[in-house]
Amino acid sequence: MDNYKKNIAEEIARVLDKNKNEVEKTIEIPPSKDLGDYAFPCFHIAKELKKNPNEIARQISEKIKKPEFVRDIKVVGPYVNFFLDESEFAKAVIVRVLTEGKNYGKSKILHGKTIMVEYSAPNTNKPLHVGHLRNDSIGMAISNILCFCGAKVIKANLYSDRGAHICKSMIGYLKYGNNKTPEDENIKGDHFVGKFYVLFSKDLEQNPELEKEAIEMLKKWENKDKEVRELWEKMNSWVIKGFEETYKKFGSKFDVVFKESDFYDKAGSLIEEGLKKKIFKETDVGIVALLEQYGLPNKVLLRKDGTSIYITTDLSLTKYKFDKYKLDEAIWVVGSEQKLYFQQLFKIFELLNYEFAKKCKHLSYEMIYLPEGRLKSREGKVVDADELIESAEEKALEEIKKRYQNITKEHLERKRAIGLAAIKFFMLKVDPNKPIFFDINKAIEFEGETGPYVQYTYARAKSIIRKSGLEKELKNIFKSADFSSLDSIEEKEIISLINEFQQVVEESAKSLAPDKVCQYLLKLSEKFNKFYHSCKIIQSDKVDLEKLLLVYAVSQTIKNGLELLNIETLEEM
RNA sequence: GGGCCCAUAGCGUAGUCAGGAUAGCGCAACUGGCUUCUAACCAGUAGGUCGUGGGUUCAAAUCCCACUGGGCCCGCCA
Repeated sequence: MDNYKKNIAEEIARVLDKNKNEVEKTIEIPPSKDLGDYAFPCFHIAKELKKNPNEIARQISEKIKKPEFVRDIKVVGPYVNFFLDESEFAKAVIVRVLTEGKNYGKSKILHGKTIMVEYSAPNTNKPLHVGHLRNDSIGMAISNILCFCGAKVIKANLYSDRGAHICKSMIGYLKYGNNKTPEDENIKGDHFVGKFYVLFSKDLEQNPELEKEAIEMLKKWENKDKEVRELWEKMNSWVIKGFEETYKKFGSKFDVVFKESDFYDKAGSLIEEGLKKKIFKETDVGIVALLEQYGLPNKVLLRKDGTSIYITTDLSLTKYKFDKYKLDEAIWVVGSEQKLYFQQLFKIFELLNYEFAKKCKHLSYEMIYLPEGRLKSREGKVVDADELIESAEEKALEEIKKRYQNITKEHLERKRAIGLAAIKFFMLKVDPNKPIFFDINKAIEFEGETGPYVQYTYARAKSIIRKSGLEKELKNIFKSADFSSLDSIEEKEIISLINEFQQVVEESAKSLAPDKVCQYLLKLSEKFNKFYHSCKIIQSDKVDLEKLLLVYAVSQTIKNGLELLNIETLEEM
């Protein structure tokens, strides 16, 4: 897209008799628009020629032939700054948004690739908590972003629905449940089951022997004991129903849902293969992958008694994923505390000589901490997902009530969209490598660098377009527009930013970093709001058509960006 | 003992991979702006040894080394 830069580089390269690609790499975008649209720093050349960089900049500016689209070239100290012909540039950018609409910003860098993104991955013994919301926000956003870049994305979930932890909630239920159902107590199934997990854990503190009881039950489960299986089916279905409700509310979507119970016992051939190749070894603790010579700790794959652990499932499931879906890449969105685990998993596949080992990626993100420390489901020390969503919506409703007297059905729909936007944007705007110290007031803030702020910016833009009465005629207006009137610094900056959108999306896809899209949207919103205040688009009954087109381009870009983050836009707020 | 991640104003955060022009921004504080296209906004004031110490460079928040502080992980939890 950025042909301007290329052409400028070519011209500089000609003057200096240099390689144009090298020149292109050194061209920068100045910190401020009034310095120009592109800048060529002369430090490198100065060093080579052992001359003063300011002098070189001056010489370049004298010798250079001004490309057609460049309005002006100015020397500022050691920089040669280029000013684009803004009217041509504005026209090119706006026409692109106008014709591409909801596809504006789409890229083809991942065209033809099939990528699976596994995220959320809850345990079916307790409700979802705030950590899952960070996970889901990242998982959904990165899926959308990869898809926008041309990939075929398969969103996958994995229910960890068997194992010692599941048995613990079952034992808790047997002891304290009195055969009741979630309906009896009128609470969501996941919350209902979670209570028994906490009760069991409390008992466990008093009596560590209970750990063995859980393993005993796990053995029965693996031996398909009828009673244990029936209870398990029943409790799992309660929990999963609860999950599905929360996912629906939050907007987490999955194309395929895997269950650990379908895969835990299917790693047999892989394990035999490893034993044969002497990569695995039977020891007194179970079957162990020997990884020490590769700088990783050894990893137990199967307990001595033959029962499975978490990695047993991932061994068979990963192979299954690549076989069945012919993936070009598999991404796991999982907390950073499991980094080593994934290194081990991927290493095992590499040692087993599976070509797909190279195509596995762990998208790691840091944890969410409470002021008093880590989230601990066992102790009930969590921020519950449903409760957080509820609080966010409540706060949104309060804000709406401040602005409207009569609350309509539409307002109730709006509070949902605003509340969710706050949570999702909060989860996505920071670098995934940074831990979040949870403070509910920060998580559901609507002012400043927040989701609702971006939504509000969009609503403002749409309001102008609505009131102009020209929404349907934008494409005709365009033909007679004179873009040289968009000549303020604010306007030029906005146009530049809109032009950068696709590049931001691509970078975000390449580095699996949705926070880049958030930062971009904040910047665009900030510039737009400044512009909004500094000038009027509709004055009495006269509409500034060029500005209106710019407003449209902003609104469409924000909409496309928010959609990537799985955040709804509102026409009115 | 080993490995990974983080450190930027009272708090939070961008910029670090690809070193350059006054280190952007938000919250909180203070001042000002709604009979106007929506004030969930905007303008302004104040607040910074970019964890510490070295090194590389014409130039370091950014690259390299050492250290300090915090978090996470290190064979039968997930």
